[in-house]
Amino acid sequence: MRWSGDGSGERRGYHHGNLREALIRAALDLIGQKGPAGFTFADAARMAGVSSAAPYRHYRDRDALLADVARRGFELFTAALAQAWNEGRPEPVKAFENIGRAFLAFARREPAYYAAMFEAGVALDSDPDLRKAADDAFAVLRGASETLCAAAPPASRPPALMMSLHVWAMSHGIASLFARADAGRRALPMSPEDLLEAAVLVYLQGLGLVGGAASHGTAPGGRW
Amino acid sequence: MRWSGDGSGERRGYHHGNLREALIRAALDLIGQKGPAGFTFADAARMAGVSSAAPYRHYRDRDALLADVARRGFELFTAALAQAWNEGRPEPVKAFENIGRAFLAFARREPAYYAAMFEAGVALDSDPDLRKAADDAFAVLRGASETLCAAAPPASRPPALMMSLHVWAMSHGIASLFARADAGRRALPMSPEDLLEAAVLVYLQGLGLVGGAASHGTAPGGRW
DNA sequence: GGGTCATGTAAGAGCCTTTCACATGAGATG
DNA sequence: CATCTCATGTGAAAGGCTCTTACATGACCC
Repeated sequence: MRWSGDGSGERRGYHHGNLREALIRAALDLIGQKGPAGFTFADAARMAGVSSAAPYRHYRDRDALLADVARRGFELFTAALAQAWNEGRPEPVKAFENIGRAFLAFARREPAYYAAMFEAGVALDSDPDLRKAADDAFAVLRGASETLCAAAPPASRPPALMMSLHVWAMSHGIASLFARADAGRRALPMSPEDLLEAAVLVYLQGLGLVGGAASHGTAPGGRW
Repeated sequence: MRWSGDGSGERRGYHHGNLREALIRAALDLIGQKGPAGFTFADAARMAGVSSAAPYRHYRDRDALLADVARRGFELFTAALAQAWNEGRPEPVKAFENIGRAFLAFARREPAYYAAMFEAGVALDSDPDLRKAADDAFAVLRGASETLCAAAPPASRPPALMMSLHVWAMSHGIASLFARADAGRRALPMSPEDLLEAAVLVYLQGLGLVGGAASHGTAPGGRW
């Protein structure tokens, strides 16, 4: 297998050499520009410099390419969340908040991946690898929740799965409503990051996992 | 203006008589079946029994129809949330939870409206009426939050706007991740409704707006 | 050096969006 | 009642997209 080499979409002869990767890059470009609905297979082929039939040698159809983008997105997402969590260091609650920050940072930094993962209507079960990639990403948050819950006395220990579902949903809700390029959906009194951090702190306080006054000072305006 | 009459998509002569409404109904049908991406203008026209050019007499393009569906959806949504809140009766915290339940109920009962409102990529600013309808819906939740916050002693009174943004995001996160037909995205240990109710209770507890043990018993399994 | 097969192309069927010139008939007007 | 007008519908067509099929190319293996 010969590589296209310089990383651009250029080709050298009759065979592209690395069409699969070129299609992924093109898809990310196009989804980033026009959203997952605006992205077309034909456009991606044009951008890669091949005929509109060529992509079908690598993907069954348009949705299969989208699913592959989503899968790769979840893999990067998993890595980003895991790095933010950093096995709970330096301190579990702080590391937990870092996951939230990383969640939003990913949605903002990689809107095309995020859209393919959460907003393109790709069925997670369309591909076992995609399902696994999505589960792995969630598992990072779930593991972190388990660490935090384990620190609580057994009598008042909240269920870690529920906690991770809550934080996952809150993070996605804030990301999709307030942190996307199509934003301006609603004016915010604070950054999405601060909004999420405040939500997580209030929530952890509700569970009794952090102390009363939560005097972090990271969110502007004192307590909130 | 003669009505199509019986409420079905039937027409009587050369002129449809009520094409606008028929298109909306067709769009809801089609979005419900195939998602907002699968819905086509041509299909809606066929379903209404007119040529594929006819819809352009009523909507500038496909997106304009989608935006109108979203606007009507927000109006129904506002009514549903307001009814659930019922001006804080019989009891503010209980009524607040009812809003959450109504949010998810709407997403489940009207998946086509919900998709047009939140997942079709319709820009809220594409139409001032749409923007207003969306703002009105949020205002219900905001008003409820203000009522709850006002009950707290001023020293520890949380900002109502932040609170309403949190609950809005959490509700949408749970609805879009767990309560949709395209669901099965992740197996849940409880219903989306119970998941949201638990989240809201924990959150309110974190804000100090409900007492310690939240012994409601509405969510199965005791405290959680 | 030759064969094989993955990977590319060209052409085309069928669908969708959008536009344009033209047709129809419902309601206003005299 | 006769007529006029204009909102609303039709048919045809341009252009784009998805996906298929038959054929072309050349990378890699022997």
